[in-house]
Amino acid sequence: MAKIATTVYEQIRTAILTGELSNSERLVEEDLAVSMGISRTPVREALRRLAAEGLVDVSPNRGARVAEWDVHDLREIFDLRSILESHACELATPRASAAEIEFLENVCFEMEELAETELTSETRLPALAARNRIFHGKIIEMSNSTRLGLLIETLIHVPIVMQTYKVYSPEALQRSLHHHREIVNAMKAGDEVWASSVMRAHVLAAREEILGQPDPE
Amino acid sequence: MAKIATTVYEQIRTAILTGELSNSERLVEEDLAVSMGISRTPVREALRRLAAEGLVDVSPNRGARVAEWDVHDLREIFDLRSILESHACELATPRASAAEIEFLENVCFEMEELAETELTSETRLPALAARNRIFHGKIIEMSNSTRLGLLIETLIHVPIVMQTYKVYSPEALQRSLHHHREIVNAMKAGDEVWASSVMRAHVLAAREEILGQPDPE
DNA sequence: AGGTTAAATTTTGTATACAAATAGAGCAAC
DNA sequence: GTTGCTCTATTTGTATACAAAATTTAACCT
Repeated sequence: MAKIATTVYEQIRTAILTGELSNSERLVEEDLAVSMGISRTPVREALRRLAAEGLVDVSPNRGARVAEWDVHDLREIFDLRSILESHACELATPRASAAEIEFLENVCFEMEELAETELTSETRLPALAARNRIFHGKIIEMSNSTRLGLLIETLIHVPIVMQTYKVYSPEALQRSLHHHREIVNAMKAGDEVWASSVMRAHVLAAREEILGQPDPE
Repeated sequence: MAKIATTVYEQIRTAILTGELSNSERLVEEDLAVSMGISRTPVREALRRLAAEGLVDVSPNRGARVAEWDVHDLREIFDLRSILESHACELATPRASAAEIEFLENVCFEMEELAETELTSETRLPALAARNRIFHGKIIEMSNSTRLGLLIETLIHVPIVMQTYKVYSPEALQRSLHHHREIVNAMKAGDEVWASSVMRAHVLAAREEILGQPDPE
């Protein structure tokens, strides 16, 4: 496979996201530099950028480590996503064009088709996850708020690290797809309260499905 | 005045926030470096960090500029703040201790006292602004969500740049203080829906006061 | 043996040097 | 006058060298 040109930032990032660099592992600039055949300078820059995104923790004069998250962090993140994506629905609904609604309906249809294929398919889960990202990303884009998009983006990384894309139960998958349909229907009807409420419930349902019920502190 | 040790990041940051570096001005690494008597390396690092925070725009191989915002950006930012701070109220209310409520009540009282002092006082406005930051910051802290705090923090910079702390009309100031009281009362009563609703209205009212009504696109 | 101090090593922070890319000036052709 | 080109100057991107800080190791004393 021809080596595609990627930035050092992307390389370290995917190394973290794939778990190649394990949790709270120390990231020594020199080591990373020699392993990638470059100098410390761009490595250092990439680490600081990853720190700004929250994927890496750096302490002055003491270097960088892969950031660490627990279930509590993930609950927090899904909570914020539910708030922000719900708001995206609210903003997107009055702006939605017929073409955009149709696009979302198509994504819904594709996901429903995929859900009906046999469970053993290796490619089914990533295909569903990809459509899911497209669905949510499209609504954020339709909200026409660049900053809202940026905020949500920074929240997305961490769940990916945690291998969140585990198998939904068939019932949960059906429920999730139904939420999608309902969101589109609400937007089509111009009912932003409906759309945003379902989106809120949708993200929180995903949280419960993935993380289970909260511990009573 | 003894020169306090500040990081290069802080120096550039305050230079932007005070308007010393004007809007969309080009930030040449070498120039900044010599003007601060240091080398390009830490300047570069500070610029990238500021870029991650949204105070600076960088394009590859083309350098950095002070970021630029228009009224639309500011509307977006206040909109997101209203959503996130309202959510902070929701989270904070069931967790609020008696001591924390009392602290907020004290801040309210101080602001009310300040509002009654004569209008000509030069120190009144910054004192009010400081108390306001404490009030909002305390509630965010009480929400016990570090990520929520971080998201809000990144949204705060820009309004500061725009010299947002202009004079409120006396009526708007009274209304604002009344909102604060009502938020604390709602939290005291354990009514998170009330508290978060008033917070939402409070931030959006500040937006209208500062930016005026939206242009009909 | 336990704990404290002092070298030695490792690692980060900063400076400088050079390579690559971009922007701009000047000139030529139309 | 305008468009397009080339060459130059400026500026960014990366490598390397050195200084400062932190961590580890070793020695030492009680």
